[in-house]
Amino acid sequence: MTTIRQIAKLANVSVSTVSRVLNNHPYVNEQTRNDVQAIIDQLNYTPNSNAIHLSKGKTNVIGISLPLVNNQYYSSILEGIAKEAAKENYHLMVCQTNNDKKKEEEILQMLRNKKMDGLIMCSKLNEGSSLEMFSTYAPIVTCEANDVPSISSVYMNHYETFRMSMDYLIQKGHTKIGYCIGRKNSFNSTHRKQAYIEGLHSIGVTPNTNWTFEECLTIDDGKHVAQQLVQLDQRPTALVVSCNHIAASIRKEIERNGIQVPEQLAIIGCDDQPIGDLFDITTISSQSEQLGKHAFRLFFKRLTTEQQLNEHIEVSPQLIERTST
Amino acid sequence: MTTIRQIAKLANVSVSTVSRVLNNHPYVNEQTRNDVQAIIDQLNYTPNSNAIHLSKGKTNVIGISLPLVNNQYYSSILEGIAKEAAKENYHLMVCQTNNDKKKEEEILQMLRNKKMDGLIMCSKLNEGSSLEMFSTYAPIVTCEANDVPSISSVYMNHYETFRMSMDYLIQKGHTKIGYCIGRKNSFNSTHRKQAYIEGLHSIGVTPNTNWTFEECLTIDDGKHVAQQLVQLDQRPTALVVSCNHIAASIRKEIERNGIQVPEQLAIIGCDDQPIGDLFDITTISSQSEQLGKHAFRLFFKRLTTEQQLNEHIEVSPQLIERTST
DNA sequence: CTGTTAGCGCCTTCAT
DNA sequence: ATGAAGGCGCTAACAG
Repeated sequence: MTTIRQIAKLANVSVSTVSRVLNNHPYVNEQTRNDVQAIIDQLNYTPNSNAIHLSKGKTNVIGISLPLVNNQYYSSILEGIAKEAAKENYHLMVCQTNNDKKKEEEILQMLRNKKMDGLIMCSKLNEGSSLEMFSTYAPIVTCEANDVPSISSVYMNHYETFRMSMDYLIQKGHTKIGYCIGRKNSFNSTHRKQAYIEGLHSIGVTPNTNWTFEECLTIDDGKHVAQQLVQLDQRPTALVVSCNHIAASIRKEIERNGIQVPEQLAIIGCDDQPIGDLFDITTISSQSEQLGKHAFRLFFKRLTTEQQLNEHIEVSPQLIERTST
Repeated sequence: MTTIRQIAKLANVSVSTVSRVLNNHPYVNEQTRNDVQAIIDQLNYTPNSNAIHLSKGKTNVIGISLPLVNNQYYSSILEGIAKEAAKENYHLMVCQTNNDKKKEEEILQMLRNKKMDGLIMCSKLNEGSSLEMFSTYAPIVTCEANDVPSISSVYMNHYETFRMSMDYLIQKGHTKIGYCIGRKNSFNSTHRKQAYIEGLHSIGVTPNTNWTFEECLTIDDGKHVAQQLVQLDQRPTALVVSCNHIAASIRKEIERNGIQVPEQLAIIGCDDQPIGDLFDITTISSQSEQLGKHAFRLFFKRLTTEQQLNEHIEVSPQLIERTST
């Protein structure tokens, strides 16, 4: 590996001069600059990033933590981050947590290790106090609402999203409404459930626990929900579903059982997966790519601004009506 | 930031001793090891990764280049890589090329910069000679077949996959067969077209250019294909489609136009996107997650083995029959 | 078993 | 405009 030192020797200058031309610093004689550059080209020299990282205390790497990468929601966020990061010449270190809290903590540790200049958390498992502590090493941005004022966030208001769905269904005349969500006790699920309950409350209806489904993560889970619905004596007339792929799966299986959508069961999704389009699922889009874009901008601003101000950006949901309601 | 040197001073030992306990090296007195560890814990010390990287000439980072991250095929590969990488404590640097050759070359450069210990290319745009040159800096593995014997690869034989589809349709009695692929002149597309032509040739049929569609990448593209098919005087009776999301889109739009699947048009997909399941698309699964897993194993083996042997693994396609044929 | 020392490759202040 | 020299923080011979 050719080093800056060898270049210097061959060009009959000091390493600092070489470093200067490498970094386009001013105060270098035009002639020497050309000479040095010639040798650099001739030797096909490339700087060693690790040395630069160590010396500068900066890596131009942004970490991204997420449960799993093979998931439309998270890869949309990733896409948004990637687009913005490319503009600033930042590289992406993608880290899967598999929803394992310990694993997430390991990722947070990488902030202290200087493996990355900051971290965007697409979901989070550790408590706020812990994040706050790690954020003293490098900026953290969450793509979920967080209860730590000192950590920037960009988020969908999932209460709002679910509430919007509920109000939309209610306005369409539904009173027998069920829901279907993912992780039972996550931050978002809690808010969604609250929106569900308060939505029903607004028309004086008590929730029916036969119509609520939790831990629905996969297409198969959706299928099972549909099968359970089919067996019910008393079915809901509408279902609010957190994810479109689940909604699609439910629609498919329920129709296969001869139940009409939306006549006998209206289904509304709450995200922006393209599968919602193919299955004609009415949905409250959450524009996840936007989430990623904003998240990177927040990180970058934080990094380049003197002030340590934190921001919390709420992305607005958007109703997209299709034939499932 | 606390350094190894400070620890050494406080523990009244040399930096090497500290380094030894840090790295669990043998030949350290139990007592001193405990003493040093105590100080490490007390100061809540974490090593600086960049210093380690520089010193060792190794980063424990594997680069991954792909056109875009928000795509089922590529995120499945990514998932496979992630799973294997986690086992060996390797981190993922995910780099989007956006199908830009220059961008891909920048990523290859990172191999020289020592930003990563190797690169898995999920698709490739640069020619083999170029890859070969970069592979002298660090191991490269492609997730496509490549014509460079010195670079390991793991791949689906896309000729075989398409040929399998053709033979399946032919055996079902079809002779009027069309196809629908992505990038017109990519490595894979070339082989797919060849399989198509040779498949037809085997039953003495000449291809009809009205039935071939190229540059189909998005769901919208699939919709357009369906619309064009509807307008045709003479329609094919079967369609081989490279991707399930396109196949799904075609099925949806063509059925919306009153054309029966599979009676009037049989559709077969050629990958393993889950959307194929939801739309009941018969498909030749390519098991992309397996691709990623093997790719990482190949990289890792290459890195840890003395011999510089390269391997080429062909992953076998698998027919999954559903209702679209 | 432990310490000394010379790197790893580059950046950056301080002189000149 | 240029050079000398001291880091950045850690590893790994080599010498005891």
